[in-house]
Amino acid sequence: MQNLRADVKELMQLLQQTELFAETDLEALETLAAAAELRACARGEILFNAGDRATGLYVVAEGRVLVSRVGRDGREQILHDFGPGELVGEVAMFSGGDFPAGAQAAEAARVLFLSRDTFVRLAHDQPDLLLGLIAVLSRRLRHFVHLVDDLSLKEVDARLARILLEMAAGEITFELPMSKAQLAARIGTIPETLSRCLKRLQNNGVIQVQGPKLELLKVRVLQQLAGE
Amino acid sequence: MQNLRADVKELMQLLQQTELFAETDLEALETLAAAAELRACARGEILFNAGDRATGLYVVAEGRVLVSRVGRDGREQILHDFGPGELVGEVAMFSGGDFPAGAQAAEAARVLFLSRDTFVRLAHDQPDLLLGLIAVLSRRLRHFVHLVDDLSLKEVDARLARILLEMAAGEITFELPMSKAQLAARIGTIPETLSRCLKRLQNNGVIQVQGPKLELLKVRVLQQLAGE
DNA sequence: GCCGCACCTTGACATGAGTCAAGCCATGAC
DNA sequence: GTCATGGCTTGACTCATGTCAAGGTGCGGC
Repeated sequence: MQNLRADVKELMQLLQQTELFAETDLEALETLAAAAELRACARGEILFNAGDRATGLYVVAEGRVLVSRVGRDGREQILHDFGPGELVGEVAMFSGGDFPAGAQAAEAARVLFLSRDTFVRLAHDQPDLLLGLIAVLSRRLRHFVHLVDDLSLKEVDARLARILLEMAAGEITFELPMSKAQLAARIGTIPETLSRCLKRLQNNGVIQVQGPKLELLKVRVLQQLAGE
Repeated sequence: MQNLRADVKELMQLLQQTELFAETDLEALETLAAAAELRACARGEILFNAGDRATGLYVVAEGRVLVSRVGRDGREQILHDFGPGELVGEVAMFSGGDFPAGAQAAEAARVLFLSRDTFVRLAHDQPDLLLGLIAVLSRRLRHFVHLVDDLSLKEVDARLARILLEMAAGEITFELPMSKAQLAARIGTIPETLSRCLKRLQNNGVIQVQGPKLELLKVRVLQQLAGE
Protein backbone atom coordinates (compact mmCIF):
# COMPACT_ATOMS: atom_id res chain seq x y z
CA MET A 1 0.00 0.00 0.00
CA GLN A 2 1.46 3.24 -1.12
CA ASN A 3 0.90 6.66 0.37
CA LEU A 4 -0.07 9.28 -2.17
CA ARG A 5 0.31 13.02 -2.09
CA ALA A 6 -2.93 14.82 -2.51
CA ASP A 7 -3.95 18.35 -1.81
CA VAL A 8 -6.52 19.17 0.79
CA LYS A 9 -9.01 20.46 -1.76
CA GLU A 10 -9.09 17.14 -3.54
CA LEU A 11 -9.45 15.20 -0.33
CA MET A 12 -12.30 17.44 0.75
CA GLN A 13 -14.11 16.67 -2.45
CA LEU A 14 -13.63 12.98 -1.92
CA LEU A 15 -14.93 13.22 1.61
CA GLN A 16 -17.98 15.13 0.52
CA GLN A 17 -18.98 12.23 -1.67
CA THR A 18 -18.98 9.73 1.16
CA GLU A 19 -21.98 8.33 2.97
CA LEU A 20 -20.78 9.67 6.31
CA PHE A 21 -19.32 13.08 5.58
CA ALA A 22 -21.71 14.38 2.95
CA GLU A 23 -23.37 16.74 5.46
CA THR A 24 -20.27 17.76 7.35
CA ASP A 25 -19.50 21.51 7.22
CA LEU A 26 -16.54 22.74 5.25
CA GLU A 27 -14.44 23.78 8.18
CA ALA A 28 -14.59 20.38 9.79
CA LEU A 29 -14.05 18.76 6.46
CA GLU A 30 -10.84 20.69 6.05
CA THR A 31 -9.52 19.50 9.40
CA LEU A 32 -10.42 16.01 8.40
CA ALA A 33 -8.82 16.28 4.98
CA ALA A 34 -5.64 17.66 6.52
CA ALA A 35 -5.35 14.67 8.80
CA ALA A 36 -6.38 12.04 6.27
CA GLU A 37 -3.94 9.93 4.31
CA LEU A 38 -4.66 8.91 0.76
CA ARG A 39 -3.36 5.48 -0.12
CA ALA A 40 -3.26 3.48 -3.31
CA CYS A 41 -3.61 -0.25 -3.28
CA ALA A 42 -3.20 -2.76 -6.04
CA ARG A 43 -5.79 -5.35 -6.95
CA GLY A 44 -5.77 -8.10 -4.34
CA GLU A 45 -3.80 -6.06 -1.84
CA ILE A 46 -4.81 -6.50 1.77
CA LEU A 47 -5.89 -3.47 3.80
CA PHE A 48 -6.08 -5.40 7.04
CA ASN A 49 -6.67 -8.89 8.35
CA ALA A 50 -9.25 -10.16 10.79
CA GLY A 51 -7.89 -9.70 14.27
CA ASP A 52 -5.55 -6.85 13.39
CA ARG A 53 -5.47 -3.96 15.79
CA ALA A 54 -7.49 -1.10 14.32
CA THR A 55 -5.85 2.29 14.41
CA GLY A 56 -8.45 4.00 12.30
CA LEU A 57 -10.95 3.56 9.53
CA TYR A 58 -10.92 3.73 5.77
CA VAL A 59 -13.07 5.48 3.22
CA VAL A 60 -13.12 4.10 -0.29
CA ALA A 61 -12.30 6.83 -2.78
CA GLU A 62 -12.08 4.71 -5.88
CA GLY A 63 -12.29 1.03 -6.73
CA ARG A 64 -13.87 -1.69 -4.66
CA VAL A 65 -12.96 -3.14 -1.30
CA LEU A 66 -14.17 -6.54 -0.13
CA VAL A 67 -14.59 -7.37 3.54
CA SER A 68 -14.55 -11.08 4.22
CA ARG A 69 -13.94 -13.93 6.61
CA VAL A 70 -11.90 -16.95 5.67
CA GLY A 71 -12.54 -20.39 7.15
CA ARG A 72 -9.92 -22.88 8.24
CA ASP A 73 -10.32 -24.74 4.97
CA GLY A 74 -9.57 -21.59 2.99
CA ARG A 75 -13.13 -20.96 1.91
CA GLU A 76 -14.07 -17.31 1.90
CA GLN A 77 -17.33 -15.57 2.74
CA ILE A 78 -17.59 -12.00 1.57
CA LEU A 79 -19.43 -9.85 4.10
CA HIS A 80 -19.43 -6.52 2.30
CA ASP A 81 -18.56 -5.19 -1.09
CA PHE A 82 -17.78 -1.50 -0.70
CA GLY A 83 -17.49 1.04 -3.46
CA PRO A 84 -16.59 4.74 -3.59
CA GLY A 85 -17.87 6.76 -0.67
CA GLU A 86 -18.33 3.84 1.69
CA LEU A 87 -16.74 3.34 5.09
CA VAL A 88 -14.60 0.34 5.90
CA GLY A 89 -13.59 -0.81 9.35
CA GLU A 90 -15.78 1.48 11.40
CA VAL A 91 -16.94 -1.24 13.78
CA ALA A 92 -13.50 -1.86 15.18
CA MET A 93 -13.31 1.73 16.37
CA PHE A 94 -16.26 1.50 18.70
CA SER A 95 -16.05 -1.99 20.05
CA GLY A 96 -13.07 -4.15 20.76
CA GLY A 97 -10.51 -2.25 18.79
CA ASP A 98 -9.60 -5.03 16.41
CA PHE A 99 -11.09 -5.75 13.04
CA PRO A 100 -13.58 -8.62 13.11
CA ALA A 101 -12.98 -9.38 9.43
CA GLY A 102 -10.32 -8.77 6.80
CA ALA A 103 -10.43 -6.34 3.88
CA GLN A 104 -8.77 -6.40 0.49
CA ALA A 105 -8.97 -4.43 -2.71
CA ALA A 106 -11.03 -6.23 -5.32
CA GLU A 107 -9.48 -4.05 -7.99
CA ALA A 108 -6.92 -1.26 -7.99
CA ALA A 109 -8.27 1.21 -5.46
CA ARG A 110 -7.59 4.41 -3.62
CA VAL A 111 -8.63 4.71 -0.01
CA LEU A 112 -8.52 7.43 2.61
CA PHE A 113 -7.22 6.49 6.00
CA LEU A 114 -8.51 8.37 9.04
CA SER A 115 -6.90 7.73 12.37
CA ARG A 116 -9.09 6.90 15.29
CA ASP A 117 -7.96 10.05 17.10
CA THR A 118 -8.82 12.31 14.21
CA PHE A 119 -12.25 10.86 14.00
CA VAL A 120 -13.00 10.87 17.69
CA ARG A 121 -11.83 14.46 18.06
CA LEU A 122 -14.00 15.57 15.19
CA ALA A 123 -17.02 13.64 16.34
CA HIS A 124 -16.72 15.24 19.73
CA ASP A 125 -18.00 18.58 18.51
CA GLN A 126 -20.04 17.35 15.57
CA PRO A 127 -22.98 15.39 16.95
CA ASP A 128 -24.40 15.17 13.45
CA LEU A 129 -21.52 12.94 12.59
CA LEU A 130 -22.65 10.50 15.25
CA LEU A 131 -26.13 10.43 13.80
CA GLY A 132 -24.64 9.75 10.40
CA LEU A 133 -22.57 6.96 11.81
CA ILE A 134 -25.60 5.46 13.47
CA ALA A 135 -27.35 5.46 10.12
CA VAL A 136 -24.39 3.72 8.52
CA LEU A 137 -24.23 1.08 11.23
CA SER A 138 -27.95 0.49 11.04
CA ARG A 139 -27.74 -0.08 7.34
CA ARG A 140 -24.91 -2.55 7.89
CA LEU A 141 -27.03 -4.42 10.42
CA ARG A 142 -29.93 -4.59 8.04
CA HIS A 143 -27.60 -5.98 5.42
CA PHE A 144 -26.40 -8.64 7.83
CA VAL A 145 -29.91 -9.68 8.73
CA HIS A 146 -30.52 -10.44 5.09
CA LEU A 147 -27.20 -12.18 4.72
CA VAL A 148 -27.90 -14.46 7.66
CA ASP A 149 -31.40 -15.08 6.39
CA ASP A 150 -29.97 -16.05 3.02
CA LEU A 151 -27.25 -18.29 4.37
CA SER A 152 -29.37 -20.05 6.92
CA LEU A 153 -32.77 -20.29 5.31
CA LYS A 154 -32.26 -20.28 1.54
CA GLU A 155 -30.41 -22.44 -0.94
CA VAL A 156 -27.73 -21.28 -3.32
CA ASP A 157 -30.19 -20.82 -6.21
CA ALA A 158 -32.23 -18.34 -4.24
CA ARG A 159 -29.19 -16.36 -3.21
CA LEU A 160 -27.91 -16.34 -6.73
CA ALA A 161 -31.23 -15.17 -8.11
CA ARG A 162 -31.32 -12.35 -5.61
CA ILE A 163 -27.84 -11.11 -6.32
CA LEU A 164 -28.35 -11.29 -10.06
CA LEU A 165 -31.45 -9.15 -9.79
CA GLU A 166 -29.57 -6.76 -7.55
CA MET A 167 -26.61 -6.47 -9.88
CA ALA A 168 -28.83 -6.07 -12.91
CA ALA A 169 -30.40 -3.05 -11.22
CA GLY A 170 -33.42 -3.13 -13.48
CA GLU A 171 -31.58 -3.80 -16.73
CA ILE A 172 -31.99 -7.12 -18.48
CA THR A 173 -28.44 -7.36 -19.76
CA PHE A 174 -25.39 -6.48 -17.71
CA GLU A 175 -21.85 -7.47 -17.00
CA LEU A 176 -20.74 -9.12 -13.78
CA PRO A 177 -18.88 -6.50 -11.73
CA MET A 178 -16.60 -9.18 -10.27
CA SER A 179 -15.05 -12.53 -11.08
CA LYS A 180 -17.23 -15.59 -10.74
CA ALA A 181 -15.03 -16.83 -7.92
CA GLN A 182 -15.79 -13.63 -6.03
CA LEU A 183 -19.45 -13.91 -6.81
CA ALA A 184 -19.39 -17.41 -5.38
CA ALA A 185 -17.76 -16.12 -2.19
CA ARG A 186 -20.40 -13.41 -1.94
CA ILE A 187 -23.27 -15.85 -1.99
CA GLY A 188 -21.52 -18.23 0.36
CA THR A 189 -20.54 -21.00 -1.97
CA ILE A 190 -17.68 -22.14 -4.21
CA PRO A 191 -17.01 -21.57 -7.92
CA GLU A 192 -18.00 -25.11 -8.92
CA THR A 193 -21.42 -24.81 -7.35
CA LEU A 194 -21.97 -21.35 -8.80
CA SER A 195 -21.03 -22.64 -12.22
CA ARG A 196 -23.57 -25.44 -11.95
CA CYS A 197 -26.32 -23.12 -10.77
CA LEU A 198 -25.75 -20.70 -13.61
CA LYS A 199 -25.81 -23.60 -16.03
CA ARG A 200 -29.06 -24.89 -14.66
CA LEU A 201 -30.68 -21.47 -14.91
CA GLN A 202 -29.46 -21.20 -18.46
CA ASN A 203 -30.76 -24.66 -19.36
CA ASN A 204 -34.13 -23.65 -18.00
CA GLY A 205 -34.12 -20.59 -20.20
CA VAL A 206 -34.12 -18.22 -17.25
CA ILE A 207 -30.85 -16.50 -18.07
CA GLN A 208 -28.26 -16.39 -20.80
CA VAL A 209 -24.61 -16.47 -19.80
CA GLN A 210 -21.81 -15.36 -22.08
CA GLY A 211 -18.58 -15.10 -20.11
CA PRO A 212 -19.08 -12.15 -17.78
CA LYS A 213 -22.15 -11.00 -19.71
CA LEU A 214 -25.55 -11.90 -18.33
CA GLU A 215 -28.98 -11.63 -19.83
CA LEU A 216 -32.05 -12.07 -17.69
CA LEU A 217 -34.69 -13.78 -19.81
CA LYS A 218 -37.32 -14.53 -17.19
CA VAL A 219 -37.14 -11.93 -14.47
CA ARG A 220 -40.32 -13.21 -12.86
CA VAL A 221 -38.85 -16.64 -12.37
CA LEU A 222 -35.76 -15.12 -10.79
CA GLN A 223 -37.87 -13.02 -8.46
CA GLN A 224 -39.82 -16.06 -7.41
CA LEU A 225 -36.63 -18.03 -6.84
CA ALA A 226 -35.23 -15.17 -4.78
CA GLY A 227 -38.25 -15.48 -2.51
CA GLU A 228 -40.40 -12.61 -3.85
CA MET B 1 -49.30 -7.81 25.39
CA GLN B 2 -50.58 -6.07 28.44
CA ASN B 3 -49.74 -2.60 29.65
CA LEU B 4 -48.68 -2.45 33.26
CA ARG B 5 -48.81 0.39 35.73
CA ALA B 6 -45.47 1.20 37.17
CA ASP B 7 -44.20 4.19 39.00
CA VAL B 8 -41.50 6.37 37.59
CA LYS B 9 -39.01 5.40 40.28
CA GLU B 10 -39.22 1.77 39.35
CA LEU B 11 -38.88 2.48 35.67
CA MET B 12 -35.85 4.65 36.33
CA GLN B 13 -34.22 1.80 38.13
CA LEU B 14 -34.91 -0.53 35.27
CA LEU B 15 -33.49 1.94 32.78
CA GLN B 16 -30.34 2.37 34.80
CA GLN B 17 -29.61 -1.28 34.44
CA THR B 18 -29.68 -1.22 30.66
CA GLU B 19 -26.74 -1.25 28.31
CA LEU B 20 -27.74 2.06 26.79
CA PHE B 21 -29.00 4.18 29.66
CA ALA B 22 -26.61 3.22 32.44
CA GLU B 23 -24.74 6.52 32.13
CA THR B 24 -27.69 8.77 31.49
CA ASP B 25 -28.21 11.48 34.13
CA LEU B 26 -31.14 11.28 36.48
CA GLU B 27 -33.06 14.17 35.06
CA ALA B 28 -33.09 12.73 31.57
CA LEU B 29 -33.85 9.34 32.96
CA GLU B 30 -36.93 10.72 34.62
CA THR B 31 -38.21 12.18 31.37
CA LEU B 32 -37.57 8.86 29.75
CA ALA B 33 -39.28 6.90 32.49
CA ALA B 34 -42.30 9.16 32.35
CA ALA B 35 -42.70 8.51 28.65
CA ALA B 36 -41.94 4.81 28.72
CA GLU B 37 -44.58 2.12 28.81
CA LEU B 38 -44.04 -1.07 30.73
CA ARG B 39 -45.59 -4.10 29.10
CA ALA B 40 -45.92 -7.69 30.13
CA CYS B 41 -45.80 -10.45 27.58
CA ALA B 42 -46.49 -14.12 27.94
CA ARG B 43 -44.11 -16.79 26.81
CA GLY B 44 -44.24 -17.09 23.05
CA GLU B 45 -45.97 -13.78 22.60
CA ILE B 46 -44.88 -11.75 19.62
CA LEU B 47 -43.55 -8.24 20.13
CA PHE B 48 -43.38 -7.50 16.43
CA ASN B 49 -42.99 -9.25 13.12
CA ALA B 50 -40.43 -8.74 10.39
CA GLY B 51 -41.67 -5.94 8.16
CA ASP B 52 -43.82 -4.27 10.79
CA ARG B 53 -43.64 -0.52 10.96
CA ALA B 54 -41.47 0.46 13.92
CA THR B 55 -42.88 3.13 16.18
CA GLY B 56 -40.21 2.79 18.81
CA LEU B 57 -37.85 0.43 20.50
CA TYR B 58 -37.99 -1.98 23.40
CA VAL B 59 -35.80 -2.55 26.40
CA VAL B 60 -35.96 -5.94 28.08
CA ALA B 61 -36.66 -5.53 31.77
CA GLU B 62 -37.14 -9.16 32.65
CA GLY B 63 -37.18 -12.46 30.81
CA ARG B 64 -35.73 -13.19 27.40
CA VAL B 65 -36.63 -11.94 23.95
CA LEU B 66 -35.61 -13.74 20.78
CA VAL B 67 -35.14 -11.92 17.51
CA SER B 68 -35.41 -14.18 14.51
CA ARG B 69 -36.16 -14.65 10.86
CA VAL B 70 -38.43 -17.37 9.58
CA GLY B 71 -37.99 -18.97 6.17
CA ARG B 72 -40.74 -19.87 3.75
CA ASP B 73 -40.57 -23.47 4.92
CA GLY B 74 -41.15 -22.41 8.52
CA ARG B 75 -37.58 -22.95 9.65
CA GLU B 76 -36.39 -20.32 12.05
CA GLN B 77 -33.00 -18.70 12.53
CA ILE B 78 -32.52 -16.87 15.79
CA LEU B 79 -30.46 -13.72 15.32
CA HIS B 80 -30.30 -12.47 18.88
CA ASP B 81 -31.18 -13.69 22.32
CA PHE B 82 -31.71 -10.67 24.52
CA GLY B 83 -31.90 -10.62 28.28
CA PRO B 84 -32.56 -7.92 30.89
CA GLY B 85 -31.03 -4.56 30.03
CA GLU B 86 -30.70 -5.16 26.32
CA LEU B 87 -32.20 -3.15 23.50
CA VAL B 88 -34.54 -4.66 20.94
CA GLY B 89 -35.51 -3.10 17.63
CA GLU B 90 -33.11 -0.20 17.60
CA VAL B 91 -32.07 -0.70 13.98
CA ALA B 92 -35.50 0.03 12.63
CA MET B 93 -35.42 3.49 14.16
CA PHE B 94 -32.42 4.69 12.22
CA SER B 95 -32.84 3.03 8.87
CA GLY B 96 -35.92 2.13 6.96
CA GLY B 97 -38.42 2.39 9.76
CA ASP B 98 -39.58 -1.19 9.69
CA PHE B 99 -38.23 -4.11 11.65
CA PRO B 100 -35.96 -6.34 9.59
CA ALA B 101 -36.72 -9.33 11.83
CA GLY B 102 -39.39 -10.47 14.24
CA ALA B 103 -39.21 -10.64 18.03
CA GLN B 104 -40.97 -12.83 20.54
CA ALA B 105 -40.74 -13.53 24.23
CA ALA B 106 -38.87 -16.76 24.92
CA GLU B 107 -40.37 -16.83 28.39
CA ALA B 108 -42.74 -14.60 30.33
CA ALA B 109 -41.15 -11.17 30.08
CA ARG B 110 -41.55 -7.54 30.87
CA VAL B 111 -40.39 -4.97 28.39
CA LEU B 112 -40.23 -1.20 28.28
CA PHE B 113 -41.47 0.48 25.18
CA LEU B 114 -39.96 3.81 24.16
CA SER B 115 -41.52 5.69 21.30
CA ARG B 116 -39.31 6.90 18.53
CA ASP B 117 -40.16 10.52 19.35
CA THR B 118 -39.24 10.17 22.98
CA PHE B 119 -35.92 8.70 22.09
CA VAL B 120 -35.06 11.15 19.35
CA ARG B 121 -35.96 14.12 21.51
CA LEU B 122 -33.80 12.86 24.33
CA ALA B 123 -30.90 11.97 22.10
CA HIS B 124 -30.99 15.46 20.69
CA ASP B 125 -29.49 16.99 23.80
CA GLN B 126 -27.62 13.97 25.11
CA PRO B 127 -24.81 13.25 22.68
CA ASP B 128 -23.51 10.62 25.08
CA LEU B 129 -26.56 8.62 24.29
CA LEU B 130 -25.53 8.53 20.67
CA LEU B 131 -22.11 7.24 21.59
CA GLY B 132 -23.72 4.56 23.68
CA LEU B 133 -25.96 3.62 20.82
CA ILE B 134 -22.99 3.41 18.50
CA ALA B 135 -21.33 1.04 20.93
CA VAL B 136 -24.45 -1.13 21.01
CA LEU B 137 -24.73 -1.23 17.24
CA SER B 138 -21.05 -2.05 16.89
CA ARG B 139 -21.40 -4.95 19.25
CA ARG B 140 -24.37 -6.21 17.25
CA LEU B 141 -22.34 -6.02 14.07
CA ARG B 142 -19.50 -7.94 15.64
CA HIS B 143 -22.00 -10.57 16.71
CA PHE B 144 -23.32 -10.83 13.17
CA VAL B 145 -19.86 -11.24 11.71
CA HIS B 146 -19.41 -14.29 13.88
CA LEU B 147 -22.86 -15.58 13.09
CA VAL B 148 -22.24 -15.34 9.35
CA ASP B 149 -18.83 -16.90 9.79
CA ASP B 150 -20.40 -19.78 11.67
CA LEU B 151 -23.24 -20.35 9.25
CA SER B 152 -21.17 -20.08 6.12
CA LEU B 153 -17.84 -21.57 7.06
CA LYS B 154 -18.45 -24.05 9.90
CA GLU B 155 -20.51 -27.19 10.34
CA VAL B 156 -23.16 -27.74 12.93
CA ASP B 157 -20.77 -29.53 15.35
CA ALA B 158 -18.50 -26.51 15.49
CA ARG B 159 -21.38 -24.12 16.12
CA LEU B 160 -22.77 -26.39 18.78
CA ALA B 161 -19.42 -26.69 20.51
CA ARG B 162 -19.05 -22.93 20.54
CA ILE B 163 -22.47 -22.24 21.96
CA LEU B 164 -22.08 -24.92 24.62
CA LEU B 165 -18.84 -23.38 25.80
CA GLU B 166 -20.47 -19.97 25.76
CA MET B 167 -23.48 -21.10 27.75
CA ALA B 168 -21.36 -23.01 30.24
CA ALA B 169 -19.51 -19.75 30.97
CA GLY B 170 -16.59 -21.56 32.53
CA GLU B 171 -18.59 -24.09 34.53
CA ILE B 172 -18.48 -27.74 33.60
CA THR B 173 -22.09 -28.50 34.47
CA PHE B 174 -24.98 -26.25 33.60
CA GLU B 175 -28.55 -26.24 32.47
CA LEU B 176 -29.66 -25.22 29.01
CA PRO B 177 -31.26 -21.80 29.26
CA MET B 178 -33.67 -22.62 26.44
CA SER B 179 -35.47 -25.53 24.82
CA LYS B 180 -33.50 -27.72 22.47
CA ALA B 181 -35.68 -26.59 19.61
CA GLN B 182 -34.66 -23.02 20.33
CA LEU B 183 -31.05 -24.03 20.65
CA ALA B 184 -31.30 -25.65 17.24
CA ALA B 185 -32.73 -22.43 15.78
CA ARG B 186 -29.90 -20.47 17.35
CA ILE B 187 -27.20 -22.50 15.69
CA GLY B 188 -29.02 -22.56 12.39
CA THR B 189 -30.27 -26.11 12.28
CA ILE B 190 -33.29 -28.23 13.23
CA PRO B 191 -34.05 -30.23 16.38
CA GLU B 192 -33.35 -33.59 14.73
CA THR B 193 -29.85 -32.60 13.71
CA LEU B 194 -29.12 -31.04 17.08
CA SER B 195 -30.27 -34.20 18.79
CA ARG B 196 -27.93 -36.29 16.69
CA CYS B 197 -24.98 -33.99 17.28
CA LEU B 198 -25.48 -34.06 21.03
CA LYS B 199 -25.73 -37.82 20.88
CA ARG B 200 -22.52 -38.10 18.94
CA LEU B 201 -20.65 -35.86 21.37
CA GLN B 202 -22.00 -37.95 24.21
CA ASN B 203 -20.98 -41.20 22.55
CA ASN B 204 -17.49 -39.81 22.14
CA GLY B 205 -17.37 -39.00 25.81
CA VAL B 206 -17.10 -35.28 25.21
CA ILE B 207 -20.27 -34.30 27.02
CA GLN B 208 -22.94 -35.87 29.19
CA VAL B 209 -26.55 -34.96 28.45
CA GLN B 210 -29.35 -35.45 30.97
CA GLY B 211 -32.46 -33.70 29.73
CA PRO B 212 -31.66 -30.01 29.97
CA LYS B 213 -28.60 -30.68 32.10
CA LEU B 214 -25.23 -30.69 30.41
CA GLU B 215 -21.84 -31.76 31.64
CA LEU B 216 -18.73 -30.88 29.69
CA LEU B 217 -16.31 -33.77 30.05
CA LYS B 218 -13.64 -32.76 27.55
CA VAL B 219 -13.53 -29.01 27.29
CA ARG B 220 -10.40 -29.11 25.16
CA VAL B 221 -12.09 -31.21 22.52
CA LEU B 222 -15.00 -28.79 22.45
CA GLN B 223 -12.67 -25.83 22.07
CA GLN B 224 -10.90 -27.53 19.23
CA LEU B 225 -14.20 -28.35 17.54
CA ALA B 226 -15.33 -24.76 17.95
CA GLY B 227 -12.26 -23.72 15.98
CA GLU B 228 -9.95 -22.68 18.82
C1' DG C 1 -54.72 -43.02 37.15
C1' DC C 2 -55.15 -41.90 32.55
C1' DC C 3 -55.25 -38.89 28.71
C1' DG C 4 -53.31 -35.61 25.74
C1' DC C 5 -49.82 -32.73 24.51
C1' DA C 6 -45.33 -30.72 24.00
C1' DC C 7 -40.89 -31.91 23.48
C1' DC C 8 -37.45 -34.76 22.12
C1' DT C 9 -35.29 -38.77 19.87
C1' DT C 10 -34.56 -42.19 16.33
C1' DG C 11 -34.40 -44.38 11.86
C1' DA C 12 -34.69 -44.50 6.91
C1' DC C 13 -34.18 -41.71 3.25
C1' DA C 14 -33.40 -37.74 -0.09
C1' DT C 15 -30.70 -34.14 -1.63
C1' DG C 16 -27.96 -29.95 -1.71
C1' DA C 17 -23.66 -28.73 -1.87
C1' DG C 18 -18.64 -29.55 -1.13
C1' DT C 19 -14.21 -32.29 -2.77
C1' DC C 20 -11.18 -33.93 -6.01
C1' DA C 21 -9.43 -34.39 -10.39
C1' DA C 22 -9.46 -33.46 -15.15
C1' DG C 23 -9.99 -30.62 -18.89
C1' DC C 24 -11.22 -26.33 -21.56
C1' DC C 25 -10.50 -21.71 -23.15
C1' DA C 26 -8.42 -17.28 -23.59
C1' DT C 27 -4.64 -14.50 -22.73
C1' DG C 28 0.06 -13.02 -22.55
C1' DA C 29 5.14 -14.25 -22.54
C1' DC C 30 8.74 -15.72 -25.11
C1' DG D 1 3.94 -20.63 -33.00
C1' DT D 2 3.73 -22.93 -28.37
C1' DC D 3 3.74 -22.82 -23.72
C1' DA D 4 2.25 -21.61 -19.27
C1' DT D 5 -1.22 -19.45 -16.58
C1' DG D 6 -5.55 -18.11 -14.47
C1' DG D 7 -10.27 -18.52 -14.58
C1' DC D 8 -13.92 -21.34 -15.42
C1' DT D 9 -16.45 -25.69 -16.30
C1' DT D 10 -17.55 -30.58 -15.88
C1' DG D 11 -18.04 -35.16 -14.02
C1' DA D 12 -17.93 -38.59 -10.41
C1' DC D 13 -18.08 -39.00 -5.80
C1' DT D 14 -18.91 -38.15 -0.69
C1' DC D 15 -20.93 -36.28 3.05
C1' DA D 16 -23.51 -33.23 5.97
C1' DT D 17 -27.78 -31.97 6.81
C1' DG D 18 -32.61 -31.62 5.92
C1' DT D 19 -37.30 -34.38 5.41
C1' DC D 20 -40.63 -37.51 6.76
C1' DA D 21 -42.60 -40.67 9.74
C1' DA D 22 -42.77 -43.10 13.97
C1' DG D 23 -42.17 -43.58 18.65
C1' DG D 24 -40.70 -42.36 23.38
C1' DT D 25 -40.95 -39.65 27.71
C1' DG D 26 -42.58 -36.59 31.07
C1' DC D 27 -45.93 -33.41 32.82
C1' DG D 28 -50.32 -31.09 33.82
C1' DG D 29 -55.32 -31.49 33.79
C1' DC D 30 -59.18 -33.81 34.99
